This record gives sequence, C-alpha cells and structure tokens, in this order.
Amino acid sequence: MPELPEVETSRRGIAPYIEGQRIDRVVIRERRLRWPVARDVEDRLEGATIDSVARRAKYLLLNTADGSAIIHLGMSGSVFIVERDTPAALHEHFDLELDSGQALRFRDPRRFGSLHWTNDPMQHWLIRDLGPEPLSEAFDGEYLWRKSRGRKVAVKQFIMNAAIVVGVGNIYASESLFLAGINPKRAAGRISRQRYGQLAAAIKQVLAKAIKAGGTTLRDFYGGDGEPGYFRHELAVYDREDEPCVTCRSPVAAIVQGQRRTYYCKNCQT
DNA sequence: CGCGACTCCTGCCGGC
DNA sequence: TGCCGGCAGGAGTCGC
Repeated sequence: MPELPEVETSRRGIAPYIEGQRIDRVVIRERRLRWPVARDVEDRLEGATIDSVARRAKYLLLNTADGSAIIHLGMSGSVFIVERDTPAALHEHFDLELDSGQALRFRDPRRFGSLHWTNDPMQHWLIRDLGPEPLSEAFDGEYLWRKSRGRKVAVKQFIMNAAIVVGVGNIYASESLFLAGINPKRAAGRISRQRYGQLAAAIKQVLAKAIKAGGTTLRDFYGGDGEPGYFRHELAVYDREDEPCVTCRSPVAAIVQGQRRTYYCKNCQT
C-alpha cells in the first residue's frame, strides 16, 4: 500500500480537482471495506462542499464545514479523478460526484481501505491516538530515544508502530534503517540517543525524497494525477534481495520480522 | 502494558 | 498449459 509518500502524492494529485467543489451525489457500489461503510455517509456528504484535502498519517481527510470524510487506502487502494459518467470497473467501490462534472473515484481490490464520516477528525478513534507526523518538528531523535527506553521490540517494528510515529510502512522502514546504518533486528531500547538522531533524520530524508518522486510504484500505485511514483528507482534495499548493496556491493539480505519482509545490508547496518 | 500472531481480501507470480 | 502455494505497500484485535 500506499505509505505516507503515496498518500501525500494522492492528496496533492486530487486536491486541485476537488477543493472548492460541492459533492452532488455519493455512489457506493461496495460497502464491505475494512469497516462497513456507514449507512449515513451519503447523507452527510451530499450537498457538502470540500473546503480542503488534508492528510494525517496515511489517512486522507476531505474537510467540509460540518466535518470530514476519512479515506484510508489500505494495501491496494487508490483515488483518482474521472469524468462523472465513466463506467466503474471491478473494485472501484465508490465515487464522490462533484459539481464540476467529475468524480473522485476509490479503487481497492483487497478492500483493506475504508471510508468514514466524522464531525471532528482529530478526535476520531482511528486518528486520536496516533504518534507524531515524521516530517514535523515534534519528531526527532530525542523523541524516538525517549519512547524506546525499555522496549525490546526490533527497531524496524518500532518505527512501523503508528503509536510511535505515523506513515512509516514496510518500504520506508527498511530504506530509513539502511540510510541510518542501523540493523533492523536491533532491540529498540538498546539504541543510543545519537543513533536515533541519525534514524529520525534518515526517516525525514527518505520520506521527503519519496514525496518529491511521487511515491513508490511497485505494482499498481498511481497518484491522483494517474502517474506512477518514481521512487522505486531510488530504493537502496527494498525488494533487492541478493542484489549488490549500493555502498559495499555485498548482497542485500531479506528476513521476516513480524510477518513482514525486511531488507538490509548485513555489512553496512550494525 | 508490551509483544507476537492472526486476520481481513484479491491478484499475481513462480514452481511443478 | 494449468493449478497451487505463497506473498504483497496496513493495521486492528486478541491472547499471553
């Protein structure tokens, strides 16, 4: 799925087409998403004007005067703009039809994504307990170091925990640890303050560069403008098992941590 | 509370 | 060529 850079790319892609638009009609073809789409979502959204499109963690927020739609893309979701009468293909689960004659369309083959309505997104149960945004000033090495004291979990799983920091998914966790030179298996509580400084900086750098490249397209991710992400070409370790490390040329290793694949260089990351 | 395993779902790819 | 197992960008929930 979309990690933070892909969600941000989607946000930027759709914003020009939907900000200031009134939602004329909501068409939901499949309510069985990660959570069933509530029966009142149509009533809440129809007639509302989208004032802005924001992002918190991996959630897209379509803000209106009375509240917000919360869209999550799960593992396989994407949003894009279509002309209103475009026939829906398989797995295109809902449309928000706009004043302009266009529609925001949501596609998600695996249905791990979701659509919610809330009066106050920051107090919504999916959002209220999340950790800081990685690109904010609140997130730094000192913060990571403090939160990690006493924690035995591997640092890779630690930085993928949304209660610690949001937006770092499987790709960017591996990439950030490589850039910081930290072994992903290392216990979070046994990493120095200084190395957490490097890790926080690496996370910021990797995410910022990925956003600039329009995200990473492994299989089927396309931003709101229909373009794939180009960060794939800049991946140092992710999905590069047995290929030479970009630094030392030794083969990139792949292991499993917490049911997720991790890629790293056994030589460069200690 | 922290942590690990499991779960939801479809598509695709590699191996036999 | 066709079938089958395994794996995939997330993350809530449950049990210990």
